[in-house]
Amino acid sequence: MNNVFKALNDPTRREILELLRERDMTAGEIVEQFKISGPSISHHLDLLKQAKLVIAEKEGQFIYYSLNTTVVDEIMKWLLQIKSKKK
Amino acid sequence: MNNVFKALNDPTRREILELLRERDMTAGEIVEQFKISGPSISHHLDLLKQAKLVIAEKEGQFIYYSLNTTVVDEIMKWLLQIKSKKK
DNA sequence: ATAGTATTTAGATATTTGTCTAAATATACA
DNA sequence: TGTATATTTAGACAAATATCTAAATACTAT
Repeated sequence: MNNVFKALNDPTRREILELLRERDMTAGEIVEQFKISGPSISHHLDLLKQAKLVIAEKEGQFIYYSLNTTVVDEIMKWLLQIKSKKK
Repeated sequence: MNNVFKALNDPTRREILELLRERDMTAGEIVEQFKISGPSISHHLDLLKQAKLVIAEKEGQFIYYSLNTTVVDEIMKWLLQIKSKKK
């Protein structure tokens, strides 16, 4: 869960997730949406992958990234728990 | 929202929120629950306060901290949006 | 006033993080 | 085979973060 919070704690990474909500994209397509370098985006994608918020699938010379929202449930559960204050 | 994600991105701060779910506590009571120093906890409380996840109220020489979960809704909304994948 | 308790602020330091350029790897195709 | 394209890995660096000790502030009570 630590990894998920870490992954979410960056505006670029959150924006990547918002992009992938629309459709799966290759690393290159994602890079095009930002002003920062390819390697930096690659690093962000790696952190998202570690958190299991995205899945990477190789297709020929491209790597397609897609959302994996199952981990989001875990976070939502934690947040709900916090919201259910005792007193 | 950035501040909220930042505040949530630390195990100690998340644990503080979990404690405050049980009951309001003074800074000193919170410090007792951890092995790290008072000033460090004070710093964590400050970040939680900046994110508006907690509210501080002075009562005499004590400062009582309590949960404020309204901000959590914002995060949940964002997460739900991510979960509602288009395709 | 003075002393004691509660908490924060200041300043220092080690670690983590986000970014970059250059180089490496992998695939496609002529 | 050789070259172009897609992406990652490596290494460097500046900025941000978590922690500490020491000092400052604020309140209580003798």
